[in-house]
Amino acid sequence: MPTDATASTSTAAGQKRRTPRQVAREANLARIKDLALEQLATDGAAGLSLRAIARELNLVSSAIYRYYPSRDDLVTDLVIDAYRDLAAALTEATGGRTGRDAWVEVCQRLRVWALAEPHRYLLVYGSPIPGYEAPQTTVEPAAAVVRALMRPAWSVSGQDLGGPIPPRLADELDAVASALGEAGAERATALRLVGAVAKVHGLVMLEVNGQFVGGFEPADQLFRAAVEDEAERLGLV
Amino acid sequence: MPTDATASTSTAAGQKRRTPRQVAREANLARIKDLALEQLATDGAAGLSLRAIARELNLVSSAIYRYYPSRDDLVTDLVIDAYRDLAAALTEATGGRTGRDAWVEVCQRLRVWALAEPHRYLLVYGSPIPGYEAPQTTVEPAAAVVRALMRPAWSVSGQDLGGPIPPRLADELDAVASALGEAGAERATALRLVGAVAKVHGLVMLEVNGQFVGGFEPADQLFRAAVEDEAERLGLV
DNA sequence: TGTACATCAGTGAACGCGCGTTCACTGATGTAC
DNA sequence: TGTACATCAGTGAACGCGCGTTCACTGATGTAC
Repeated sequence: MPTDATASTSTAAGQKRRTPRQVAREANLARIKDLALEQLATDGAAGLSLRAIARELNLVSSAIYRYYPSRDDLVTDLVIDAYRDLAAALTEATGGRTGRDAWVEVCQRLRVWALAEPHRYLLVYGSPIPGYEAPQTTVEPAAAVVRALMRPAWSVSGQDLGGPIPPRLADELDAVASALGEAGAERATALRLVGAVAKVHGLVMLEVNGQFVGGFEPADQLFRAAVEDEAERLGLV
Repeated sequence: MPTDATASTSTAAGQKRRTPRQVAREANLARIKDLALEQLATDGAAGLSLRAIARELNLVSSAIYRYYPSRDDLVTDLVIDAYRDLAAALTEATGGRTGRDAWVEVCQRLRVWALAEPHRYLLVYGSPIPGYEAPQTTVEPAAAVVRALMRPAWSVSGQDLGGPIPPRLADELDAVASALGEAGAERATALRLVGAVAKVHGLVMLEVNGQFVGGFEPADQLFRAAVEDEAERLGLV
């Protein structure tokens, strides 16, 4: 896929001309993903069906295989998209700033994103999909989310988050611990930081699962209070 | 079902004699549930299949309908069992005690139960099962868990948790808030209490989903620290 | 610009599998007299 | 204790539905000369 999505307005923009076929292909890929997301919302990840997508596209069921070699590849695409979108939202929320305010804002952005796209949030952070094993390709996008969420609190210790970070908070814990160790911080600090992230995800998960909230105001208050609390514990200013 | 499960040793215990048929029926019900729990662990709630259970019992598929009128009824039974077992474990952990220590212990008991039975925990607190709507029968068992978890912190305000409580923490929040209001406490206290419960469930959920923990020690430390922290915030002694 | 060849999106049929649920039935177990 | 009747666990066939994936194919679109 050497083409990109730029230059849609200018008619003779460059030599990267997309043929009608390529345009149609990209449009169909997008439609497939859209329909897959709809199914995700309706029937959950386990109910995602290639045949149903084909049906809704007025395609014969086998035609989907021109776009995805298997169901799991579709799922992987959706997973990566979700991580990327979320990471982008979080990064945008802080604009690289650090400290207490940035921390509060990035947490709230996470909550807003999750409430707006509950099925996508659950796809990556909810109960695992029975037959599906996430491939290596999802590791870096997942890590990007962790990095974006931790950055405001992280650089307080004067250390920047660089390099690849494993997606699971467990591995993350080790990475955080050792990096903080190099920076002269204590293991307790690492624990606290990971604890803060865990708490944020935990609160959001409960809310998204509908286990938690009737009206929005109490959850709003609760979330904000919890996040500010963590800010204090982390010593953010 | 007017019989019970007592008096298995004494031969002529009472007039409540169970016929061989009843004994066989109860045994089969238990086996069905066991196999269902196995499936839950393997394929998740969405993959729970009556036919597969029948197959493993060397029964013809339709025979299952002598025990459960539909798949959803089986699920409901599993849900209620899970709530009951969890509530019993939590109640046993405190023995009715209140205060800081009881709070810490009941939280840790919750975590231990969830880690020991992740699929059952996820069945009731994880992502909702696509086609399934929990019936009214599950309300009270779910409430019992909330009650057991909150009790150590609750009675500090000198108020006992009585009467039926709705299972969702949202409704719970209202119930808690109004009850605390009657007891002269502030809404902020209610928020804090519900926040504490949310945090506990959140941490456990992340850990159960495997999003969180590699080795057990850091999670152990983290969980304990978080729970003790909440105890302080709640003013428990 | 025109022609020959290559690409590749979409077709249609099929394989082999799964599922929940209904229905008329058989035959062993349980119960009332 | 023995007999007649009622209960009900389990049978086997069927209905109607779903799924992922493979395969040889057609025919429009794209490319090289």
